[in-house]
Amino acid sequence: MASPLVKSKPPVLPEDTRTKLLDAAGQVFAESGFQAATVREICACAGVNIALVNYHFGDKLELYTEVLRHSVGASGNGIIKKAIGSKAPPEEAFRELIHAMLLRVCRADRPGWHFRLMMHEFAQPTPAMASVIDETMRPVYDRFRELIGSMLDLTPDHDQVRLSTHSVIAQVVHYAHARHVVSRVWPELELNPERIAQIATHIARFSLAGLRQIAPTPTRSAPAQLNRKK
Amino acid sequence: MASPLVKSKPPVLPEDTRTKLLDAAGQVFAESGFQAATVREICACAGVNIALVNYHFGDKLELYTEVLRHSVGASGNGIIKKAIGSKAPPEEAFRELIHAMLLRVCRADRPGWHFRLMMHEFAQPTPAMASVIDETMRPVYDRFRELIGSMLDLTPDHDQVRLSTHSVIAQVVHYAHARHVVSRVWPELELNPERIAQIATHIARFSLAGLRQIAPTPTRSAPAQLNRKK
Amino acid sequence: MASPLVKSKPPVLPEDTRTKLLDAAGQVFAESGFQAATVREICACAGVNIALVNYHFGDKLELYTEVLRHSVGASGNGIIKKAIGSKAPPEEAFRELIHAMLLRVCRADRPGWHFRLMMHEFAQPTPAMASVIDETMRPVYDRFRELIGSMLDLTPDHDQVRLSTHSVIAQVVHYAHARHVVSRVWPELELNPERIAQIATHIARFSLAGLRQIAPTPTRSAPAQLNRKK
Amino acid sequence: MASPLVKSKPPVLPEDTRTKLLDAAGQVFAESGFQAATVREICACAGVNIALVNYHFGDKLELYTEVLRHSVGASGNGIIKKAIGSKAPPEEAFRELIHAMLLRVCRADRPGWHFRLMMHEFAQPTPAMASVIDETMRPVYDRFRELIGSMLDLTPDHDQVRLSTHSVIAQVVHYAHARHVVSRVWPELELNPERIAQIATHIARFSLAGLRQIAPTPTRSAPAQLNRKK
DNA sequence: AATGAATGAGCCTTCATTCAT
DNA sequence: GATGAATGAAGGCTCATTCAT
Repeated sequence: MASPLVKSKPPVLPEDTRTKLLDAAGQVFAESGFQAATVREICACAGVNIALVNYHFGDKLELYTEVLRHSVGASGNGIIKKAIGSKAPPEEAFRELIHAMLLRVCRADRPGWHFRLMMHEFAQPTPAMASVIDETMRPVYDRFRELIGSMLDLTPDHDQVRLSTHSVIAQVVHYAHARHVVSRVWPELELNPERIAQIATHIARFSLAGLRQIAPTPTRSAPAQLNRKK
Repeated sequence: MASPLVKSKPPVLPEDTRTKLLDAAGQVFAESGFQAATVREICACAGVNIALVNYHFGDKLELYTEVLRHSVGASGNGIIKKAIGSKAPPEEAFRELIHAMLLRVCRADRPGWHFRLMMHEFAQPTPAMASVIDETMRPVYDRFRELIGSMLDLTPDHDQVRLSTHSVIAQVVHYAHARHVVSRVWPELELNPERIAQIATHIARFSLAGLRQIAPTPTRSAPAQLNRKK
Repeated sequence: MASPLVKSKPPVLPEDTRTKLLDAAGQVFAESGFQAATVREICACAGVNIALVNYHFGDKLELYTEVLRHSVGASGNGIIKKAIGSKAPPEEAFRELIHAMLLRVCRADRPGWHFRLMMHEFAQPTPAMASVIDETMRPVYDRFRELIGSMLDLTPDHDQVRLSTHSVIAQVVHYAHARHVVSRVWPELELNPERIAQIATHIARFSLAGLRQIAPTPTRSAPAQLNRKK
Repeated sequence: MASPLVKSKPPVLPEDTRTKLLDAAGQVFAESGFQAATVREICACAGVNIALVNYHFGDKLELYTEVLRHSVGASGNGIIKKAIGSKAPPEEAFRELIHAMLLRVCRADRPGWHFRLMMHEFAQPTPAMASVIDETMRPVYDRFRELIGSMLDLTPDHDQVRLSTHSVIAQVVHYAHARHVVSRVWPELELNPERIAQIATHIARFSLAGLRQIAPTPTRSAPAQLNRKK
């Protein structure tokens, strides 16, 4: 190894411009959306020259796309991937996935950006929307359909499965999407980890009951008669 | 002919400039949100001179506020007011309200503007958000809490009531808010009146089952007496 | 006639912004070409706000196109149109046309812009070039071919006619195109009207001799034998 | 092997950076002119880092000047130098020089750069114009004056000599300068070597006839003794 | 009540150039 | 010599707004 005395730069603080830009852009885009955000604000926020977004990313849209791509793979996503891959029994996996998504959706820090960005995509899609959905939303959507399908003993393409999937995802996403409304009609609500866990539990319980209602017979034990899978 | 001296105003000019502007603005704001909409586009769409938004409304934000205020009272809202005031038994009123909201949320025509505008407020609140929520969202929210509270035999302020209310509203609003995602992951879905009725039925059924699950007394075995309060 | 006392605004000085912009743009574009000219400079030169080129013309290229279109019809062009339509015998019409073109090409004032603009088009064509050529250059070109064809007793499409036409036009255009070179290698040359007349006479005489050389026999008197028209 | 101590430079590195830059710059400048060309494009085209133009040449203008200086002496110029120095009789030398210039002016390849660059200088002079003219144009100009003076039996400073010189040079340069116009009004024209030779012949014949006409003695009847001076 | 013209600030982008290594 | 990153100025354009009529 090289001499540890000489030229020992701080090893964990490279914090290069590209990263600073991605960070600032993530924050600003998550706050204001693609259109309303200005590269000036982003650069000011990152403390770098305005011409650097052109140098590092080409233009505003590519910076945005990169922010999206980057935030998909952010560390916080591990929890979702893990929940998607869970081998637990359906109901348990179902609870896990809801909790993971809700955590992801409610955190305002780095890993929470992605869903906040998506909220803006919902209201005003950009050219990047399609890939965002495909890379971020669809895996969750498909896993939910799988789980719900198995619980209802229906194929993932069945109308009831899709509607139920929407019902579940809607409840989770709501806390990110409608957070301004929620915090106005229920100002006391504070989204700390305990609360989030509690809400996740509520959603899971509420939805599992809804699913059982939709399943013609009390599921699992007697998957017998009508409307069954294939 | 009317008296030529009194400068009798045209009694009911069916489309004066102010109205044309409000109409056009409603459409454009509902499409693009406050920020992304331009007064030029609105005026072009209304076929009036660009200086008139300033003359009639002061500035863009006041035009927007006026659009919101105006659209709250729009005729199409009758269906929601009626559903809110329904005297039917709770479960039936609950179904009615869900259907009314969903209809309102999914139609892109004139009376649907208001909710579309709110979708944009969610992603990017304007100074007008507070009053929008208070005038539009809270009545629905409070009525749902009332209904759910009565079904769960809990006060409207109880955590479980609030969480359940969010669960219900989230499912409805989802079809407006996430419509781009929905139409990507489920392209075949077409929101015609029949479909909307079917979705409303699903949400009501799904949610009522969830509510029964949440009710303090284990209702699984006896889903009968659901109306205990305190 | 209206009262000469009241409201007598200066009749010949409307000088509206559009015109001021066209004037300034003509000057700046003629000086620097399309690319190198900046709309900021044009607006500063016209003494108007920079946003007005967008308001009146849409964008820089349309302003440029308008300048070209405008300068084609400028008053100074009458002399060329007159020369093109001259009914004099070919040699005389030939002299007239050369003189008219040379005058047009050498004046730096308003009507001279057009050819100066074309010089820039030559070095660096813009999307407007095609129409510029068709509207400005081709009529002159075709008339020269006609005249030369009749003097050589050949069709206007004959190679010799085309080459000779180029030879003539080249000599005229040269004084505009290569003016910087000319004024460096011959600083004493001053392009006042007398000089221009003298140069025109030279070009005509020089070229008519060239044409006679190309015509197999001394033209006009004995248009007899070989290589004749049709 | 060479001595490992002396840091022997590579004797003739066929393509060092400086040369690569000069080459690329020549091409790009010839295409777009000084202003419109960007150093980025030049460096990309040369495959070198963008900072190297500053390192090697100081700035864009000095690179340009160097390109001009360099291209004057380019190998392809031999043909012109040879034509200038020709010891043939005036008419023959005249023909040679016209052909040499036309060749140089019409070819788009490496040795043709210099004249293409000059075309841009004509439309938009840079600070380098003066020296460009002096080094490139004036030798040709002076030689033409010499030849024409000797044919007209007048001093090179005589007005008629200068005007005639312009007439000749104009015809040659025209095919480079107005090439876009030419190719629009005469699309079939293709400037291959045979065509170029044919055009050169035309110009020479056309111009020699013009010169005879200009000569003080009425030469129409006796085109014989053309060599009177003073 | 309405208009066409005008304004100034701000947008994203790109340029030639220079810095630190 | 050579590099990648950084810089500040300027480019064309668009915005909400206001002026004079």
